[in-house]
Amino acid sequence: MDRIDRKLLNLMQRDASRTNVDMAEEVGLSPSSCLRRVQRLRKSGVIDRVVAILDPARAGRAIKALVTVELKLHGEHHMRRFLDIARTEEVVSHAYAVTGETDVVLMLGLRDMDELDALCDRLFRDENNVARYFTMIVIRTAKEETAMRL
Amino acid sequence: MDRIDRKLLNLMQRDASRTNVDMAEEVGLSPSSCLRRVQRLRKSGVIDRVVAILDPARAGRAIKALVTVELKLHGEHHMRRFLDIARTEEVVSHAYAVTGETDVVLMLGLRDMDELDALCDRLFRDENNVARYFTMIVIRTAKEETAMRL
DNA sequence: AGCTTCGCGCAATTTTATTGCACATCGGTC
DNA sequence: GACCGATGTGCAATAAAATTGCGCGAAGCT
Repeated sequence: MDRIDRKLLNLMQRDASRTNVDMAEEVGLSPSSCLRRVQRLRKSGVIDRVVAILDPARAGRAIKALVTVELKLHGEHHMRRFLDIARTEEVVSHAYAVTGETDVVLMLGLRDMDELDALCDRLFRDENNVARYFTMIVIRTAKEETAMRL
Repeated sequence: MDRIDRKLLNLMQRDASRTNVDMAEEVGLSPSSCLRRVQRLRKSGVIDRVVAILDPARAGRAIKALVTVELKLHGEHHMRRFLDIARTEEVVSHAYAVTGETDVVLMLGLRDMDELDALCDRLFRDENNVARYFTMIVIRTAKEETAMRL
């Protein structure tokens, strides 16, 4: 993991659709050497996957919401059970168990408010061990970054 | 945007490193037709970008944290100012203005706790209009999905 | 120095992407 | 019902990229 590897990772985190030839030139390597590095970064697991990011608005998931959830029972077993239920929900994009005043934080990608309503009905009920929850609708997205600088 | 387009988007949201030939076969089109569809989806903006997702642990950003921030002054101008400051921070991966008991939610990707400490020093101070903030360290990531089903 | 390992570039080969083209389908029009 | 334009498709040719074998040189070790 030297300077060139980091350079490659930074490039690919921004735009992984560029050709290997193109990136090779940018980092100052021959295409074959560059390719072997990228393959190595893949196999090593540093590059987890390469994906297309859609525009939420154009893909019909215009509304984002964050929800903090407090559970009634806090044992590891109860936590896992709730997370397992939450993760299966299609509209739940992120689900975290966290420290602090709350137990779980979810991020949602929603088509409309009815979807939010329906989700709350399914997810935030007594049988699911939910004491209470706070919903925060995203008004503005100031930053949303999958990349991390290396 | 027909059934085949949706199929392609679903494929590419999972794995955008597959060859066009490969995907063409899966959706039942010739490579040329398939390619033209993908190009169209790109130009239309439905596909915003194609990126490499790194493994946070292997890339040295093992710690995630969520922070809710309450501002002192709530005008649009003040909100924008804080978000502009927050978004420039390298460790801030997501920054949202939200409704609810709090004004802003940030997601952080951190190397260690010192980075968190340093960020708090820079960001959550009186000059930046911050009344108070609550930090939630992510204990477990149950789900983290860039894809949305179509 | 001798040896091993590793990453590099070159060049040949295979695979893919890209483009021009003719054809089929669909809707709307006259 | 014939006509026409717009759209999407497959095929085939071409250009470009990915992939692989190979020999070389630098770095580390004995």
